[in-house]
Amino acid sequence: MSEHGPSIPGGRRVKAVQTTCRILTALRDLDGAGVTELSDHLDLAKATVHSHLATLADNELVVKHGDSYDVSLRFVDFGEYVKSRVDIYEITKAEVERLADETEEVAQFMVEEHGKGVYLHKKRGNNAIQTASYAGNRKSLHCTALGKAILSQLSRDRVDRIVRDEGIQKRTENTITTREELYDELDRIREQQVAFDDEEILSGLRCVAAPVRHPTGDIQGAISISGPTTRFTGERFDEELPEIVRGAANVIELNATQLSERS
Amino acid sequence: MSEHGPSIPGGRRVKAVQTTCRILTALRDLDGAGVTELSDHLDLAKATVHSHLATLADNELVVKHGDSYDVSLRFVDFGEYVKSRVDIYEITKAEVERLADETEEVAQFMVEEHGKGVYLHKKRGNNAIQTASYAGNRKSLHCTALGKAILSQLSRDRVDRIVRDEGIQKRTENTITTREELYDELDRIREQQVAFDDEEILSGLRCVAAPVRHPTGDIQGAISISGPTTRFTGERFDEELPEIVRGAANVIELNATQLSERS
DNA sequence: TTAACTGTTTGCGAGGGGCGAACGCAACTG
DNA sequence: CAGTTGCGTTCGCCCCTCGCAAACAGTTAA
Repeated sequence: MSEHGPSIPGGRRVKAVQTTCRILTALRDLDGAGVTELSDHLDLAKATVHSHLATLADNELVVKHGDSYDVSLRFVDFGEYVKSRVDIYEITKAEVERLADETEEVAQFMVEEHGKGVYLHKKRGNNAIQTASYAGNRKSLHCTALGKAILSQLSRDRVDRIVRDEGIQKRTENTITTREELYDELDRIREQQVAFDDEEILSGLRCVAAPVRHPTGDIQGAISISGPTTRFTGERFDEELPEIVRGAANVIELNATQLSERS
Repeated sequence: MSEHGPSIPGGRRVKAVQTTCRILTALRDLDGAGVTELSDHLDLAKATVHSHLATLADNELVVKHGDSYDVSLRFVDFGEYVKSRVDIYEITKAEVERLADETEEVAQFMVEEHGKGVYLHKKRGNNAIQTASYAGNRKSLHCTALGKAILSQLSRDRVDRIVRDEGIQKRTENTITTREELYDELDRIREQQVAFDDEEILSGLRCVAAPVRHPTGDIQGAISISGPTTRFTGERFDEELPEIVRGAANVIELNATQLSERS
């Protein structure tokens, strides 16, 4: 688990829980590990690691295969629950799939959490390229079209805090790396309701995204289409695709309005 | 090698971790909750709950929305990782999708963990019924075709321990509820390499499953097709579908063999 | 205003978390 | 085949810290 600024300002923490979280991430990083390996890796006593693993195994968050411990499939269970808790989950899923089928490119939906962008859906169309992203994957907000679309709908204070906590790391030659550039870009996105990613996270990859707002005006997430620079050019890149993602965003917003009126 | 016990017999546990796990499950059961609500629900001091939540939020396993706390999308991230760690993940996914498309019914793939069956894939064909299961969902092994297919490939000791730990709960009129019945059924499955579920978990639902073994002989999981009793009758239920699932299981086993030879 | 809710912070005592060391067991190894 | 080395697991113990109760700080309701 990352060690950025605390989401809850002051207060007390539970050290043992912190330790358990470290063990879980290590277990993931090492792709499964034994007690000694973990104890070395995390600089903890073997006995400590062992008692934590035993507790986690009791709670079925960890599985023991012989002498090796692994993160368990219970996380899949929790993951599916968390996804389903997002009220616009089904609608966004349907729209992402529709977009992928229609454009034959990669369509995705992202939400914000803890100052990062989290992919919720991904669907590859028939002609789509391979990308590394997957559901649950986290990316900095400043270097993707989806992330910038989300940032464009947040308050200036909120954006400032995120930039301060997460930084603006350079990914390619085109990545936005200064606050001024970012703020200008966000202003433009807010006006046009479309964000672009012109090889800002990966060379050869372009992307078009539109913010999805809640009936209240709050940002819900963003929907996008990604593809190779070779196919994302001219009028298609400047007008067609923006129109398509804006349309999809609109569909989701309308459905969300109906959802909130029903309750 | 694949001799994993549900829990580690003796040893020490970390109470604070136990508490955190209780909080996480409560957060899920309550679909998000505040400090006081959790403290009442779990019979813990408010301060205790608060410090745990703060720690979990630092580690991004929990999100704070106003005064309410929720399980975070980080679980999706972990869930996807865990799924991808299953080496036959892609092959089984492809086969499940193929089966669903071909039969137009519900196709699923299940693995065993902690003495329970865990769904890994689910695909609904064009004509498929709605079922409550989802990826990560856990079910008792004795009352599903998938579960029985898996049990049929485990040692008698292992089955005994699972039955002892998990019980044989009655779900419908047809559920197997005695050890003798279960053992006889498992013998039959082992011989025919096909398991049936004739309304044993849900009235009106039938299911056909085949075990998927590892090159070494160990059980990897099971693949199935489910549908309504109305469509699962006669020769289709007795011969066609068994042939289809056995074929799919075979495809996976062959691919797994190639995988293990490559490394 | 008061009251009744929240979530958050604090003081403090008892209990347990974490360390080091020992133990039991396999797998090598000379 | 004793000896070594690695592993996971257990044990004893001291000090830390978890968790409780109570006070505190806002917010909403009456």
